[in-house]
Amino acid sequence: MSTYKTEEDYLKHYDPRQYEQPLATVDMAIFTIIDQQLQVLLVKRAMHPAQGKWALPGGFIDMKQDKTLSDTAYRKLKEKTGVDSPYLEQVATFGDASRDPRGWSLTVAYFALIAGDQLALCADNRSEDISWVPLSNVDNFKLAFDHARVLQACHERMKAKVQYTSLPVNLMPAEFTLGELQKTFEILLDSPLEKKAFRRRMSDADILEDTGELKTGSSRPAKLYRAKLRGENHYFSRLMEGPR
Amino acid sequence: MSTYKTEEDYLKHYDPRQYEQPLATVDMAIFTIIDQQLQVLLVKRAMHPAQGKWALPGGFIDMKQDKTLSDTAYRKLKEKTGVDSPYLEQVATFGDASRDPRGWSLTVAYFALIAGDQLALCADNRSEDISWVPLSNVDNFKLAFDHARVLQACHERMKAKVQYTSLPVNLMPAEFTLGELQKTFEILLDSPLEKKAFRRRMSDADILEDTGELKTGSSRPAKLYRAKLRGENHYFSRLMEGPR
DNA sequence: ATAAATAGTGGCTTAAAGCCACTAATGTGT
DNA sequence: ACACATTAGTGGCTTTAAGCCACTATTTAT
Repeated sequence: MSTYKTEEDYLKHYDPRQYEQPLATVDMAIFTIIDQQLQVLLVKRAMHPAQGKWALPGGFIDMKQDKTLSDTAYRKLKEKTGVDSPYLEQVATFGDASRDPRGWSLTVAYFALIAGDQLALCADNRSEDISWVPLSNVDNFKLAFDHARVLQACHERMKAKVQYTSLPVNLMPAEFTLGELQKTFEILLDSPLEKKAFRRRMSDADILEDTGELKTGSSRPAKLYRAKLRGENHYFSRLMEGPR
Repeated sequence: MSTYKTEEDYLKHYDPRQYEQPLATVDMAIFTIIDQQLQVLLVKRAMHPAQGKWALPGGFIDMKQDKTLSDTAYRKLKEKTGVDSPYLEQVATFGDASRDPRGWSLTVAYFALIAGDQLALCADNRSEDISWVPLSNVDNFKLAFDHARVLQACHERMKAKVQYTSLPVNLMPAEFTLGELQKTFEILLDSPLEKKAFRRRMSDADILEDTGELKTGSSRPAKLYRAKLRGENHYFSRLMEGPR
C-alpha cells in the first residue's frame, strides 16, 4: 500500500473496484390498513434468487439514480405503490455472509405507512405478483432470504412507536374523527384502548386541529380533526397503557 | 438479462463484480466516562482520504473475516480499545453519493459503552493518533466525512435511551453504589436527577441485587449492588424526568 | 316514540414521579 | 471528645397523566 502526497493524487489513482464490496439493498415493510386490518405489501419474486417466493419490496441501491439511501427507499415505494409521500422511517440494517446466496450482503430496512386515501392509486396493483397481506397471515408465507426477520423488526419498531408517539396520525386521511384515530391506534397495536384516556392524551398533546366540520353517519355526528403537522410525530412521556 | 432454469444454475453464472456496489463501512461512537465526563474515542486518520483529520473509529467490512455486520463492529472495537465485550447497539445507516470522496458509500453506525473498569486495558492507547475526547469538546474537532452527524445521531440515541432504560448500568463496574449509578445517569444525560425518585425507580424495577457489602469512603458507607443481568436493558414505561 | 349506536364528558382511583426535609453513619479537624 | 462536613437513605406530601366506568348527547333506523 503506497502513500500519496495529496488527497487529489490519492483519489486520482483510487479504483473503487479494487476491493469487492458487499451487495447493498434496501427492503421495506409498507404498511396500510385495509378492512380494519394491518396489512403489509409483499411481492412475488420474478427472478432468481428465491424466484417465486414472496418477499418485501426492495432492491439494489442504484448508484446512478439514487443520490441518497432514502432515495432508494422512495423509488422502490413509488415503483410498487405509486405513492410518493408516505411516512418513511429507517429501522435497521441486516448484514452477513449468508443471508443472500449471491454472497456477503446487507439490507437497510425501512418501514412506510400509507394512508387509506392514498391507497386508491395502487388498487389495480393487486396482480398475482404483488399483494397486500394481513399481518395476521404472513406466517403462511415463506418469505425469501431473511425477510421474515426483517419484517418482524419493522413490525416491532412500528408497534413500539405507536405506544409513545402520534405515529398513527400518518395513516389517517386529511380529516378524521377521534373515534377513527383511536381505531387506527388499536389496529396497529392489536389491542383495545380506553376511550377517555385516549382522547385526553390527544387533547393534551395539542397535535390536532378542529376543522369545525362534523362527520355524520349512522349515529351521533363526530367532530372532524386534521393533523397540525404531517410527517412529524409527537412524543409522549409515557407509554400508552391500555386496559389490563 | 437472461433467465436460468434453476437457482443453482443462476448462481453458477452469477458474478458479484458485474454490478458496482457502494463502499460499505462500519463506524462507531465508543463512549466511556473519564474524569466524571462523557468521552468518545476518536482516531486521527493515517491515510487518505481525510488524512490527518479526526474521525470515529471504523472501517470497511472485511468479507473474509467478518461473518456478520456486528462482527465488523466488534473487530474494530477490539482493535482500538482491546475491549471485547462492551455494550453495543446499532444506531442507523447513512448512505449517499457524496459523503466519501471515493464514491457512493454507506456506513452503519453503532455506539458502544465501555465500563470504567475495562478501560485500564487501553490506557496506553493515548497515543497521538487515538484519543478520548470529552463530548463537550468535540465541536473543536473538524471530524472527517459526515462523522459529526453520525456522532450526533449516536449521542442522541444514547441519551434518549438513558431516559427510558437502564442503559447506564452497562457503564458500571461489577459492583457499585446507587449514588455512583445516579452520577452515571446524570453524566450521560448531562442533567441532574432527583435522588428519591431515582432510587425508587431503580428499586421498583428490580434490576439490582444487593451484594450485602458496603463501600466505605469519606462519609457514610453505601450499599454495594450488582446488576441482575448484564447486557440486557430494563425498559421503563415513563421517561426519567428530572427536576425542572 | 323508542331503540341502537356512536360521541363526548365528569369525576374518582391509581401509578409513578417531583419535592424536600429529615434521620443515619462515617471520616476529619480541633 | 465532640462538633461538623459529607454522603446514604427514607418519610410523606404533591403533582401528573393514566385507568375506570357510568353518565349524558345527538344522530339514524324502525
